[in-house]
Amino acid sequence: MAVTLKDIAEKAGVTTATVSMVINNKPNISEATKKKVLSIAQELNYYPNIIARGLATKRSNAIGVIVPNLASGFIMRIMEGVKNTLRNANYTVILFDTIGQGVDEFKLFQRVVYEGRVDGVIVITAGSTDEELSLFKKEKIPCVLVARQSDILDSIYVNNKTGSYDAVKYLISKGHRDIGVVTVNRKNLNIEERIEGYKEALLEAGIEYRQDLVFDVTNDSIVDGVHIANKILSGSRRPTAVFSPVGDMTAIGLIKEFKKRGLRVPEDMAVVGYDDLPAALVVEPALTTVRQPKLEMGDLAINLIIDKVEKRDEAIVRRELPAKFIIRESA
Amino acid sequence: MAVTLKDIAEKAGVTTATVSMVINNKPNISEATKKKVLSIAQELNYYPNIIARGLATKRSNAIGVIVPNLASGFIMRIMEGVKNTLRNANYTVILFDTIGQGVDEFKLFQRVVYEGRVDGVIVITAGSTDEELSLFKKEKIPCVLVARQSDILDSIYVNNKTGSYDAVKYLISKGHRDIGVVTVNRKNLNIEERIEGYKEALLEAGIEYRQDLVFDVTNDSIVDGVHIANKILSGSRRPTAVFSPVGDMTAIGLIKEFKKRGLRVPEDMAVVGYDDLPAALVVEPALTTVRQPKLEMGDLAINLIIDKVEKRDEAIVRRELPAKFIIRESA
DNA sequence: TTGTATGCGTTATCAC
DNA sequence: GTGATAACGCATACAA
Repeated sequence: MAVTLKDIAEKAGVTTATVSMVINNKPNISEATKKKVLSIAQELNYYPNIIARGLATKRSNAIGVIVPNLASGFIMRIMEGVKNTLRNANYTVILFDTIGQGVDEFKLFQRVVYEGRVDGVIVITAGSTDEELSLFKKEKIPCVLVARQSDILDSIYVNNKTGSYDAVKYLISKGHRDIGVVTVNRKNLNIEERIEGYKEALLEAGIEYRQDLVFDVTNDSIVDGVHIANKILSGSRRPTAVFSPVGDMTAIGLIKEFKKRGLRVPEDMAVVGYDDLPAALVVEPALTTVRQPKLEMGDLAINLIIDKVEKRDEAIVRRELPAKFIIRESA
Repeated sequence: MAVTLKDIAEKAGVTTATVSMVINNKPNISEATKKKVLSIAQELNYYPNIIARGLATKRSNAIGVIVPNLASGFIMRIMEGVKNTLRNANYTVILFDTIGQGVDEFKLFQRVVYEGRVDGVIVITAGSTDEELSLFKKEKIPCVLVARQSDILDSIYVNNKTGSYDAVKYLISKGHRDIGVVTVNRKNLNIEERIEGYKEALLEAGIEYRQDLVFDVTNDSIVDGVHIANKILSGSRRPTAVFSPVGDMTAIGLIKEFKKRGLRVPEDMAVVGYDDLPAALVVEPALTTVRQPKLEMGDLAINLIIDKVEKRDEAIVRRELPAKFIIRESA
C-alpha cells in the first residue's frame, strides 16, 4: 500500500489537512510542524497521489497531445521539442494518435477532454477544416494547434508561403522555367499555402502556372516519390526541376528514381524538398530544402498551453514562425 | 461544468449507484432502466470522469512509457508499435523521458508509480545495470523492459548475438579478415552482446580478435560515424570492413566519410549497420544491416503489460525475438 | 432490481 | 496555527 497523507498525519500527530498544507507550501504553518511533517514525509518516501489530488483540485497536471501519426519524422521532432521543454515543468504528456480525420479526431478530443484526463490539449493537425476546428473551440479546455494556423484557436505555425517562395525563386534564378511541384491528394491547408508561394514566385517571374506540372501524392514517402518520378519523366513536357512541398521523403524518392533513370541531379533535374528531416543529409546529393523549426514549434506549443492552463489567458495567440530555405546540393 | 453520474441519475429518477452499474455494464439491471439511463447518458453526452473513477477503483487505465530519449529512430519505431496495438485497448499512454541514467531513471519511475498515475510501466532502456533494475522490481506495479533482457523483470528483447554473428560471418565469407567494429563508450548490455557475436564469428573462422580494430563512439549518429571513419583510416593496419553494432546512423556516417576520402564502398571498405532504420535505404550504397523487429517489440510490450495489469500474472516473461541480417549493397 | 452508505486520497472552508 | 469536515465523481458492499 502506498503511503498517504493519513499515514504522515498519524505519525506526526496532526491532521491530514495540516500535512496537506505543508506539502503544498501553504502559509501560516509553524516552522516546527513544517519541519516535522516534511521529515516524516521524506522518511516514508511519500508521493502525493496525483489522481486524488486531481479529483480535489479538478486539475490533472497533464497535457494531452493529439497527433495524426507517430511515424512521421516531422511529428517526432515536434514531440521532441515538447518533451524537452516540458522536462522541468510539473506536467506530464499523454499521447493520443489518430489516423482518422475530422469527426474521429474530434470524438477523440472530446473524450479526452470530458474524461478529465488533461488540463489542456495540443493538437498537431493539418487536415482539419475550419468547421471541424470550431468544434474544438466549443470545449472550455485550452487547446493549441500546431503546424496549422487558425483564427479561432491558439496556433503555432510556420509561414508556408515564404519558404516555398524562396525555394522556387531560387530555382528560377538558376534558370529553371519548367518547375514541377508535388502536392497531396487531400485537403491540407499547409500544402495549399506552399503552393501559393510557388505560384507567386512563378507569377513574379512571368512564368505561367501549368496544371500539367502538378503531381499528386498520397503521402510524403520515398515510394510515393519514386512513383511520381516516373510520372514526371513520362510527361509530355518534362520539367527541369521539381519542388516537393509535401516533404523531404518524397523529394528523396524523386532523387533516387531520377538517378536510377540516368538523370544527374541537379544538372539534369533539380530537386527541392520541404521540412529538413535528418534523411535530407544522407541522400546524395544532399537535399536542398525548406527547413521548418520543428523543435521550436514543440517548445512554443508546450509553453503556450501551460500558460493558458495556468493563467486562463483569454486572448487568442497566433504565433507565426519563419521557414528557412536551405541550399545544399540537389538544386 | 461537465455532466456527471448525478446529472443522469436525477434526470432518470434513479440513484447514481444504478447509473454507475448501467454504465459499467453490470448484471441485474432491468432492461427498462438500462435503456433509459443509456439514452439519457447519450443525450447529455456523458463521459465518465476518469480521475474520479481512478480514485475509486485504484486503477488509472494508463500505461507509462519511460524512454531514454525521443530523438532516436529506434525508440520511435517501438513507440509506434505500442501505439498501433494500443489503439483499441482501453488504455492511454503517458510518456516519460529521461536523459539521465540509473538513479534518475529510477527516481522518475518511482515518482510515476507512487503518484498513482499509471497501472503499469514499459521501460525502454539499455544502460541500466542489474542492481538498478532490481529497484524497479521492488515496486509492486507491473513493469516490462523493452530492448533489454532481464532475469528479474518481464522483458521483450532481441537476440543480439545471432544477428551480429550472421553479419560478421557474412563479411568473413566475402573474404574479409580485418573487420573493424564500433562500440559505445559506456555500459550497454545490448552492444556488449553484439560484440560477443562478432567475437564468436571471428573465433569460428580462426581470426584473432584485435583491440586495435575496436572503435568507440558516444552516440549512434552520423557525426560520430564520420569522426571514427577518420580514426579508422589513420590506424596502422586498416580494416577492409567495418561493422557498426551501435546502429545505422553511425554506419551511414562511416560510408559518407569513406566515400569522401575516396574509398569505394563496398569494394574498398564494406560497411554493415544495425537496426535497419529508414535512412538505411536512402544512403548510397544502401546499407547492409541487422534488422531489429521494432514494431513487434512495441506490440508485444503493450500486450504483455496489459496482460500483467489485468491478470496479475506473476510469472516472469522473457520474450526473445530474432534479429534478421539484411543484405543490401554496402557489404 | 434498486437504493443507501461509505470510501478512494486530496484539497478547501470553516471554526477554534 | 491547526483541527474538523465537507466536497470532488465514481464504484461497491450491503440492505431493502
